[in-house]
Amino acid sequence: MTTTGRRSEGQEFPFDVFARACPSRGTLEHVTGRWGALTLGALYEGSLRFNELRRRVDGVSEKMLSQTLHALERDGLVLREAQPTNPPRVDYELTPLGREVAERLLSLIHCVEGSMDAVLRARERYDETRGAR
Amino acid sequence: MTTTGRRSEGQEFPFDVFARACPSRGTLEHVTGRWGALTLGALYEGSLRFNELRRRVDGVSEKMLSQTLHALERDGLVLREAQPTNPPRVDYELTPLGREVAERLLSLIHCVEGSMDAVLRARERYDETRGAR
DNA sequence: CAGCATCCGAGGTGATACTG
DNA sequence: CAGTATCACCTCGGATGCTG
Repeated sequence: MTTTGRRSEGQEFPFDVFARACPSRGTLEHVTGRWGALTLGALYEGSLRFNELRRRVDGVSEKMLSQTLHALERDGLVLREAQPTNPPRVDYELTPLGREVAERLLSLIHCVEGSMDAVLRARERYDETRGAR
Repeated sequence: MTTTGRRSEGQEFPFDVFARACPSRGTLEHVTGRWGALTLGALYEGSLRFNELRRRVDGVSEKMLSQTLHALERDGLVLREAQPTNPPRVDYELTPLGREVAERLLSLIHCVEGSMDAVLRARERYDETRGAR
């Protein structure tokens, strides 16, 4: 009865990220990308200016932050508010949609952070047994 | 009172993904990477063999799937079970830790899939106003 | 079926310099 | 401050061919 057969039960979405051509893949990549995830996570706690964000997301370059913010803004996840003052002041904040996404993202991030002890141990075990090869 | 000041309230982790050198960044990238996310999502519904996985994660190449699985296995998120039959049969399944991560990942994926209508509309608006430039 | 080795091109990424 | 522009690198990732 399911036309796609992608999930065990009910709950069908018109978009399927498992399908190669689905536009949701692109958005998922913006959201989960190296800098996208951290940017959304940082903005969850409140709006930030460009350079504040840059400091918070340790290691990001101007270029990549700019690029990341553009993609997220275009997807409707981040709102850009420029005040025509001098010096210029631009605030970035999450849209309601962005908050929903960021919430789930942070849940994932915290889960990973909280699991790192186990992950590190798993790596040691893995490298021990197979690393010698 | 917070030593790091990274979160508004309580709940401190020894690992901070916002710090450039934190090992959790690497794992987060394995998990959220283009193929990592889809692989974990696919395995959430049950163990799969290599080529089943390959079909499920539409568009992934052998090389990338293999590479992705190795990274996830090393991080202790995926379990690889090879049966010494002929032809060989290898099953991949999530570890308990992998399930926790995948659960959150799927929540995020579903959130994105369910938001795509809004995202697509946001893009149109964005391109309309700024695209002409 | 389940992979690994190799090659090769596109594009992601960072450093630097410059603008309003 | 808040970016854009340019360049050079170098990794990601696909295609191909081969093994057990």
